[in-house]
This record gives sequence, structure tokens and C-alpha cells, in this order.
Amino acid sequence: MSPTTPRKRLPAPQRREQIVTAARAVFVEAGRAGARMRDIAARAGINEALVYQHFTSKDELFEEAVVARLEETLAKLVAESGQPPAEFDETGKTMHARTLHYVRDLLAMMEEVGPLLGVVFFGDTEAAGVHLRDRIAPYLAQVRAVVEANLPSWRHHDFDPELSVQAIFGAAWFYATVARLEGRQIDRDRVAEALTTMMLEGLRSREH
Amino acid sequence: MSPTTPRKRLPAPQRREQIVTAARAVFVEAGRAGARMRDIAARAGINEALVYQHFTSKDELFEEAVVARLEETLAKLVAESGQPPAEFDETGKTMHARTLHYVRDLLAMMEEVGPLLGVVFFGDTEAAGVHLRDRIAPYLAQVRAVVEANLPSWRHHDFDPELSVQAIFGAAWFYATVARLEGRQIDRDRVAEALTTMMLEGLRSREH
Amino acid sequence: MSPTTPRKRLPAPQRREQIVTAARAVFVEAGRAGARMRDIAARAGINEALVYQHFTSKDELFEEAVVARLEETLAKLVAESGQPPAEFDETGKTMHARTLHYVRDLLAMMEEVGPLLGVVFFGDTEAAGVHLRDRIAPYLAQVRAVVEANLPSWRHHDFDPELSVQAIFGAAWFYATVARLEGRQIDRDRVAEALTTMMLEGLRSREH
Amino acid sequence: MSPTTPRKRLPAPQRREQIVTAARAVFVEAGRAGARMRDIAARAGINEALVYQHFTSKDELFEEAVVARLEETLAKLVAESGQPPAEFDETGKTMHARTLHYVRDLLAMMEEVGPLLGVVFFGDTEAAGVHLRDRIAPYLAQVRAVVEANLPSWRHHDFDPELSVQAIFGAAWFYATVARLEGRQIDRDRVAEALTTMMLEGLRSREH
DNA sequence: ACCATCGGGACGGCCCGTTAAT
DNA sequence: ATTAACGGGCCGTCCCGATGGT
Repeated sequence: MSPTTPRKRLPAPQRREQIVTAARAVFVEAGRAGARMRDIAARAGINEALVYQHFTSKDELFEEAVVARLEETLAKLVAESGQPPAEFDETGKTMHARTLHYVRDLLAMMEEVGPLLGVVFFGDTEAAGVHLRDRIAPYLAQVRAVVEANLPSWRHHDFDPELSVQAIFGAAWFYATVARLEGRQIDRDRVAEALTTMMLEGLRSREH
Repeated sequence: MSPTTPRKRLPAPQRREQIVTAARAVFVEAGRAGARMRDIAARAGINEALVYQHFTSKDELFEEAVVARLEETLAKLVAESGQPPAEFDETGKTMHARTLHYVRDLLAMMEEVGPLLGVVFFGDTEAAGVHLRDRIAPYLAQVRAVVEANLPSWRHHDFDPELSVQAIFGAAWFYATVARLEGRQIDRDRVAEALTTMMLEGLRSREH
Repeated sequence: MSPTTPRKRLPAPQRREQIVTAARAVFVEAGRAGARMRDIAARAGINEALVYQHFTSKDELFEEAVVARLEETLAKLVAESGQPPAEFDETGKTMHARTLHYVRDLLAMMEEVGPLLGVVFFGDTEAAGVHLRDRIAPYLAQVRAVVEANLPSWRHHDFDPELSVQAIFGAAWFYATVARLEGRQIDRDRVAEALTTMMLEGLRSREH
Repeated sequence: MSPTTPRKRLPAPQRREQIVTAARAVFVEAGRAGARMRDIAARAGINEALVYQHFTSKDELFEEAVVARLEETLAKLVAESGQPPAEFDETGKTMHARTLHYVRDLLAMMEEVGPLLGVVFFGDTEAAGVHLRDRIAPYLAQVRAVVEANLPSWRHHDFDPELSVQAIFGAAWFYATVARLEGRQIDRDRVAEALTTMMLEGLRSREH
């Protein structure tokens, strides 16, 4: 009906992708259980039965549309994050730059998949636990590993890398979530800079 | 009637509370749409119809069990948070103590109502927006107001109070969520101290 | 709506019975898979959901409405069939009378549950095999046992009791089935007499 | 196309036959309504849509695969059954031989199409009535006619030919059905001989 | 006033029989 | 001969009113 959605006879992979996209939107809007297969089909502009020619169940569709996408994006983020340290970072500028880069990517990712993370975490507690352990925690662990590998290259207080990683992750997630729900756009550069500075330098200043 | 289940006649407020508690648990486990009135009644150990004599609908029950509880707890947190500034905090110790106190309360709160926040935020996008605006954002705003009121009393870099408040809020939320899903306990004192220090002093140290 | 079906608030056992009766009729009319839960509910004059408060699934309903009923009726038939032999039956009159009695009961039973047997046997092959083995064959075996116990009491050719039992069973079944499908009534006395005579005396006469 | 399944272009009649055979098997296994077009296609090793290029509907396929086949086989049975009487059959041997022949053919037929008969009779009552009247009863009538035509040629008691024909038909059907469901093979010669003797001579012996 | 049983409109996930486009 | 598509319907269940007992 709408001219944007080509109505008929798509090759299977395209159709799959289309369905996955529609499903993602509906899952985000209504939650895991609240999402209706009918709505997903409708949003994809197709018949409900057709969905079942590409996915065997709602669960499978959720897996592909939400969980897999979330994982992929996390993987990409982590892949880009960390190189081994260079020489000792006397001024801390390198550290700042690298953290800033990571935080900006993190924010970008959260804009995209933040809702997915929420849907996974707060859709069904049992499933959430499994997903966290199998698909999400490993990436957090990798980021922590990078942080730890970098420890010798800069001057820092004693701190818990795992906690720090989760803190910045959570900060970005929440900030993106609020912005999304308020319909605001994120000024990624500004926010990333602010978060990075806060983390590395702290809010308190020790000189007058 | 059956000898196995001795039915009890409870006064209304008690019954309500019992139902609300059961409902909260089920909403957290299964999400807003995924929660079944059947399960809620079963968990409260009563008949399904009885629920409807105390609450007119699932929505009302959700409101009371999840949203209202969330709001109450937030209100309590905020109420405890901020006094007007004392004299100028030269060493920053006062600031540290007050922040630490807040973060510890925040963590405690998140353990309790973190899941509720998640269920509200990721259950139904439309409702989430409204809840954020009407019931949650105001409290964040109050915290920010306290932060701003305190600004003259300590030495600090230039920073965005709103962002900082959200960052710490998100950090605590995420940390509590992960711990819950992993079945871990939170060492509230340690974590609060670590988060506070990170925020105020930063990770980087400027002296060798 | 119809005055014959009392519309509301039946005690559970009555309701169950009502549903079972309706289900039986629909299963017979449309076959196991062809029967629609909607039609069953409609014929019972109730809502479909109510059916599921008394039976957990279509399969369970089939079991109770068709298989259990079939088994019960078979059990009753068999229970009435065989006493141990009396003294030697010189003229064969006793044997005739007893066989006649059995065949008449058999015919009566077939009018009632013949269709059920058909639905079980030709609804789903796999299930049919199980039902035959577990619920029907035992009764045929019992009848055969009675026949065998009676063997010494009358003068007979050499014959296979099992085959004979199945033959008369099948004959009665088929006859009843045809009559039902043709909308005819069975003249039970006449048919039982004819079948009995045929079995015991044969069609051929050896004297002019 | 795919290397695993070499698709073959079959001439139409072959393809039809292939489909019909598959359909028959599925109809027998699952009943008329329980049979799925998908399963039929799968069993024929072809695509589901292809079925619809040879048969316009499931009903037509049922007609061809089940009803027509049943009718054909019945026709063949009847065609072979009855010659006009020879001279008077004093000893009854000829009658015995001819009956035996018929019963053996009947058994053979039942092994093949017994299930089809069941599916027709117990799939849908309404259709069953029509099929009985139009396609099956006529053959039974023909057999009865043969029996009646032969009446003067042998010495017999007074009996109802129609009932006798149905009795032996039902006996054979039931016996074959039980054997099939129990996974047993039928010893056609022995069973035919036993049934024939039982019918003609009866079970009771009048000499000591 | 509190509680359970009985009852139903509406819809959820899933898929069946069938048609068009290629 | 295949791949893509869909109208409609099935089984099962969900949320919720009435009705009746203690």
C-alpha cells in the first residue's frame, strides 16, 4: 500500500531482513511479550503467515531481530576499541583520546541498540540471565581486558576496571534511553567529551 | 474448603498489599505484557477473581505495584539527598561524604526498584515516555537542582550537572541490573566508594 | 437460547458431562481432526473457553468423550457376556441362547459406540494402534477366553476362537455402521438371531 | 537446481500417480481432515504448489486417492466374484470353493483398501452417507444379487442374503484392520478357509 | 465484607489450503 | 516446476464480569 514498501515477491533474504527490521521496531515499542506477530507482519507490510515461512517462531524472530543484532553491534564496538598500549603516556592525552573514541562509539551504539538491551534485560528474567551470561558479559569482559592491558601505560589511581567499564556503559545506556524517550537528539561529541573528562579527571578540581 | 489450603479472610489493606507484592514479582519476571493475572493470583495464593475485587484492571495493578512503588522510592531517595550547602568545602571532604551517601542510597534503591524501572522503560515505549516525563524526570531534576545549589561550595571543573546526575544514575542502575541477573550480591559500601571517587577525583592521577 | 439447554451456572460435573456429550457427537460427525473445538462448544451451548476449564486439550477431550466411553461400553458388554459352562449342552440350545444374548448386546453396543470405534481406528493410525492394544484388544481377548472356557460344553467343529470372535464383532460393527449411514433402524432381535444361527449352524443345510 | 535433490520433470500421468499414492498414505495415517497438503507433497518428494497443478483441491485429491481407488477395487472384486450357477451342487463343494475364492479376494482387498473404507466412513459422516449410497452399496447389492442367483443351486437354510454379505464383509474388514494396526500379516488362505467354513457349515457340529 | 465458582468476548501464536508470479 | 505470498481459521488463553456462599 505505502509506496515505500515494495509489496510483492521479494527474494527471501531481503524479505527476512525486512521482517527482522519490522520485528525489531515492534519489540522495542511493545516489549518482548507485548509484541504481536500481527503487528510485526503489518509493519513489514505482509501477511502474518509469511513471517512463519521465514522464522519458525516468535522466539526465533526475537533472537534474530533483537539478541543477535545486539551482539553483533557489541562485537563491532569491542573490535574497534582496543589496541595494545604505545609508549608511556606521560601527559595522558593519548589515554584521553582513546577513551573519548570509545565513549563516542559507545554512545552511538546505545542510540541504536540501547532499547534492544533493555528489551532483553527486562523482557523475561530467566532469558535475560542467559543472554547476559552468554552474549553480553563476554564483551564487557573484553573491554575490561583492554583496560587492564593499558594499565601500565598511564598514571592512574587504584581502581576497579570492571566496575569502571560497567559504570561508563550504564551511564551511556541510561543517557541514551532518556534522550530517546524524551525524543531528544544526542550531541554525541559533547556528551562523549563530558563523560570522558568526568571519568578520567573527575569533577573536583584540586587547584584554585 | 480443601484441607490442603486453609483459606484466610484477610482485611482489605493486607490483601491488597499481598497482591501488590505478588504482582510486582511477576511483572519483574515476565515483563508488563508477559505477566499473567493467573500467575499473579497464584503467587498471592488466591483466586484470580479476587484480584479484581481489589484492582479494577491489570493496568491499575501495574500502576500500583510497579509505577507507584518506583516513584515512592525515588521520592524517598531524593528527600534524603540534599541539604543546602554549608560553608566552603576546602578539602572536598564534605562533598565526598555527601556524594558517597547519595550513591550508597542510590545503589540500595536500584537493588530494589531497578527492575521496576526497567519494566517501565522497556515495557511499552509510549507509556514509558509518559512515565519518564511525569514521574521520573522530576526527581532527576531535583537531584540536579541540589547539585547546582551546591556548586559554589566546592572547587570543581566546569561540568554539566544534568549529565553527571544521569551518568551516576545509569551507572548504578546498570551495575545493579547485572548483579541481579548474575545472581550476585552487591558490596554496597565498596561500590559506592569506588563510584564516588571515580566521579569526583577521576581515574587519572596527576602525580607520579 | 434453546429451551432444551439450560444456559447458565451448571455444577462442574454436569457441565463436564454436557461437554463430553457434545464432543462425542462432533467427533463422530467430523472425525478426530475434523472436529472443531468451536463446534463442540457451540453444540454444548457454551463458550469455547469454558471447555478449556474442564478439559486441558482437545486430545484429553477426545480421550474422555470417545476412547473412555468406548472402553466402558466394551467392559460392560464383556462383563455381561460369560458365565462358566453349565452341564454338557447336548442339543446346543443353551449355547445358542447364550450366543444370541451376546450378539444382541453386541449389536446394541455397536449402535451406540460403533462410530466411536471407527473414529478411533481411522482417525490417526499411530494413536489407533496404541488404543487397540491397550484398550480394545484386552476385551476381545476376554471374550475369546470365555469362548475357550465353554469349548468342552458343546459339540463343535475345530475352529479358531479368536478369529470367530473378531468375525462376529466385525460383522456387527459393519452392519450397524451401514444402517447408521443409511439412516435405518436395526431390528436387533431379527439380526441377532440371524447372525447367531449363521455362526452356529452355517448357511448350508445338510439334509434335503 | 540444488545438487542434493535432482529434480525430475515427470510426464503428467506419472506425476499424478505419484501424488495420488502419497496422498493415499497420508490420508490413511492422519484421516481426511488430519492430512496436510504439506505432508502429501513432502511424501511425494515435490513442492506443495505442484500438487495444485494436477489436482484442484484437497477434496479432489481425496476423491481420486481414496474414494476412486476404493471403488475400483470393489468393482474388481465384484467382477471376479460371480458366475451364474452351474448344475445343482449336491455336495456343496462348488459352493464352498466359490465362496472361499470370494472371501480370499475380499481379504486381499481389505488389506489394501480397508483403511480407505475406514477413512471414508469415519472421516465425515455426511460425506460418508453419500459415498456409501452412491459408491459402495451398489457393489454390496451386486454381491447379494449373485448370492441370490445362486440360491437354487445348493441346499441351504433360510437366510437373509443381504445380511450374510454384510456380515462376511464386515468380518473381513475388521479382521484386516486389527491385523494392520497390530502390525501383523494375514495368513490369507487359512483365514479365508476358516471364515468360509464357519459361514457355510457353522461352528456347531451335529454329530458326536 | 470477603472469597470462590461459573461464564464469555476477544485475541494470541501458528499454520492450513490455496493462488500468483517467475 | 518453483518460490513467494495470503485469507482465513484453529487451538488455546487472557482478562475480566456475574453469581452465589460464608
